[in-house]
Amino acid sequence: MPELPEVETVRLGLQKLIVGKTIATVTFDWQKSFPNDPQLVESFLIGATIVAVRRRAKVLLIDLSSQYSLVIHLKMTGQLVYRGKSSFGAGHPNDSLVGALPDRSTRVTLTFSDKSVLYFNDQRKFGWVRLIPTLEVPAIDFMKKLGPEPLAPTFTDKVFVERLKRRSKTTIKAALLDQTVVAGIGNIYADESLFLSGIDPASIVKAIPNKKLKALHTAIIDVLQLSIEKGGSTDKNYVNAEGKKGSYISFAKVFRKENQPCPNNCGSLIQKRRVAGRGTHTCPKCQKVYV
DNA sequence: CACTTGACCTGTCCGC
DNA sequence: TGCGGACAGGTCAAGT
Repeated sequence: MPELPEVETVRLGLQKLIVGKTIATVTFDWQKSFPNDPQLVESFLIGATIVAVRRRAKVLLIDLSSQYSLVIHLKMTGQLVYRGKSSFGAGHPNDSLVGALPDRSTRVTLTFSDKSVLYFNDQRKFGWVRLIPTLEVPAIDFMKKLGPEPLAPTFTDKVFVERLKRRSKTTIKAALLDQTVVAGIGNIYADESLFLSGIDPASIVKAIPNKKLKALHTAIIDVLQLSIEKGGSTDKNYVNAEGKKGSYISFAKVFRKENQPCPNNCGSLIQKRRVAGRGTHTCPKCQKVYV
């Protein structure tokens, strides 16, 4: 999916576009994309006004005046695209990925009282939109287990190292992808931050020197912040709330750079291999393996 | 408990 | 051109 920077970019867009709007109708064509009790939908979604758009890890939270929230996970291919009543069709051909909506990937459609529309598109149907009382959201199982927000000031290198202890025997790549260690990192930013800190993804956590873990901590924050500034990464499907691509991918050092020269000009080529069951990109020369 | 693998889905790309 | 298999940014459940 969209990882933390992509979800944050969608959040920023939606905050500008939909806060204050009142929901008029909702339709869906795939039950698992919208697994909600119709009674609750009628009582607490229809007629409710959007009061805030928040994010926790890779999860979007749309708070409603009914004291309920729409909790949304985009997983691999989810998109939330807003269309005002005057916007239609594709935007600029260079930065837009979605054309006329709804299309065959549209799973959920929310219509506002001013006739503007929010589409939840999701090619692979892994994502979902759930209606939950706002106060109960932090108590949902997966929310409770989440690790710290990497961009919060409280996420110090000390906290990072402490959190990593729960996955000391696995690879650092698997540990970074584990949302209970740190929330919001996915495959792209795991590879990027490990390259920046010079650690091979197959390194075993407990064998990595403290100094390198501190470098990794810094790299994670830097890379996530830069990506948010660039509007996230568009590899295949990701678009922001206006249906436009992010540009971070063109700043990526190793992700999807197989067989291209290492950006450090060390002379070797970026390699692609499998670590922790995921496609993984590294420079064999600049990243050290600790085992 | 820690860790790994398969499943959930659709679409695209690559090799035969 | 057609077809099978691998793979894709994420997370669970089930297995060892």
